[in-house]
Amino acid sequence: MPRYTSIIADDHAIVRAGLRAALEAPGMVMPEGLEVSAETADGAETIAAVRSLKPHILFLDVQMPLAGGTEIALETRRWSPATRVVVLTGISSVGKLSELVEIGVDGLFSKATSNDELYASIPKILAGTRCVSSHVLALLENAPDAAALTGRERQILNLIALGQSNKEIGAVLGISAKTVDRHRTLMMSKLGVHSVAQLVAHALKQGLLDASPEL
Amino acid sequence: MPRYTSIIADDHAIVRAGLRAALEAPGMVMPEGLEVSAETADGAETIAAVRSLKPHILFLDVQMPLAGGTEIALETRRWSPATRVVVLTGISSVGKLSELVEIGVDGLFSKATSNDELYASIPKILAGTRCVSSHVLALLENAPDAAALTGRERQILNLIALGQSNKEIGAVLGISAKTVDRHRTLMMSKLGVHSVAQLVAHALKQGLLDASPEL
DNA sequence: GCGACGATGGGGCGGATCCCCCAATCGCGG
DNA sequence: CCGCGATTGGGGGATCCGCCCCATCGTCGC
Repeated sequence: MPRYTSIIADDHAIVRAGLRAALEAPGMVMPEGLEVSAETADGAETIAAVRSLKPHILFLDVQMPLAGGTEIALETRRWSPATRVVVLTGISSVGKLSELVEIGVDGLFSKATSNDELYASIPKILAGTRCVSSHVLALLENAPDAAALTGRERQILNLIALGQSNKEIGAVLGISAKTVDRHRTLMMSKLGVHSVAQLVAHALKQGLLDASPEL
Repeated sequence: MPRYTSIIADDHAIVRAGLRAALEAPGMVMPEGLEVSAETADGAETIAAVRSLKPHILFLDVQMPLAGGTEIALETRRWSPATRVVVLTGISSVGKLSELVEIGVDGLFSKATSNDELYASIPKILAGTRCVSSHVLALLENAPDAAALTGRERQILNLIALGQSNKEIGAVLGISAKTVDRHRTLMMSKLGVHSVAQLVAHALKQGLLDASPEL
């Protein structure tokens, strides 16, 4: 009967300690016990640890320096396909969350979820069932607008958030300023906003941008 | 020899567990031991607990539902002046951090700070010395522009980020749209940006806004 | 094939922005 | 007392935004 192995990846030492304390409580998670094989604090470190240890579970924070949660999840899929990826998040970024769901992470929990909910879910995840905390689920359902943006629109939204004008964006993308304006108008209509200010605020709060404000 | 008492206030269960595990390690923090008298998960709960328990230390997260970290710190000062307020933050919001420093919290740490640094600092804080983690200190020094905004400018910045036009803001504040425009121009010059989009992006990233994007 | 939709453009119009000029009042510190 | 900055307000002009109209291409799916 092999003990289950895991890696805890989070840039916050306190969070790592809390998760470790919850997981190592004997008998609480798995009868055989769940061993924390490593703790990592950034993206590169995490990917390296996953490649060498190939744990049963990777507990992963979305906001990590050096590599984002999305990238780590994809790398894990590549180098250790059997590893269950469980994402713990403290953010409300609908964009990133739905992105993670699309990638197909095995678990998605808010850091506010109780230990009981974790205890109940981990055995299911190890067995192959995908679990999403009710907390996160409610968030995803209350904002279906994020996925409504097309690729081009998202691209333009990033440039708008940088403060570029229609003309500048057109120059960068090699299209006319008028087309940029057209995309912008459609986007605002989709998102239900009526000005660039609202658009940028909405984009940043919902996490629709690629540029993650790291640290 | 009285045991020291404390309250842990954080909306994330995992963080509470991690901090509790670190604090209750016997002999690590204070020779007499540090008791965690209560855990609270929102602002109102925290203020109530502080008023009734009057602990030696309050460990406080900045981002809390129902009441912000700033408000809780002020209420604690009012109802239990002897309580040392130690703020743990995962954010880079220069605005809120400098606000907390002005209020005069007794400790200010990033959630990424090691347990060792905490262990070393807590006795000092109980003795009355203010401690700020090197992490946070570096952040405050690298962005002096936040404090450059006046009260009125900050107020207007909030409304701009909501997507209000100059005219609407003027109506809300009871001043002319032209004055709003003047403040906006000065602000943009101070922050080194050249459009509302950049202004909103900068404000949100630097955490200059009152409206905290809760959960 | 044929419609649906994304992406690409154009014309035009009202309003808002961005930035320059100007001035007045008030409070605070040297 | 006098300057300095915060706050208030106005005029004007170049530019850009916000939103209508219109059109042409592809690329999907049915």
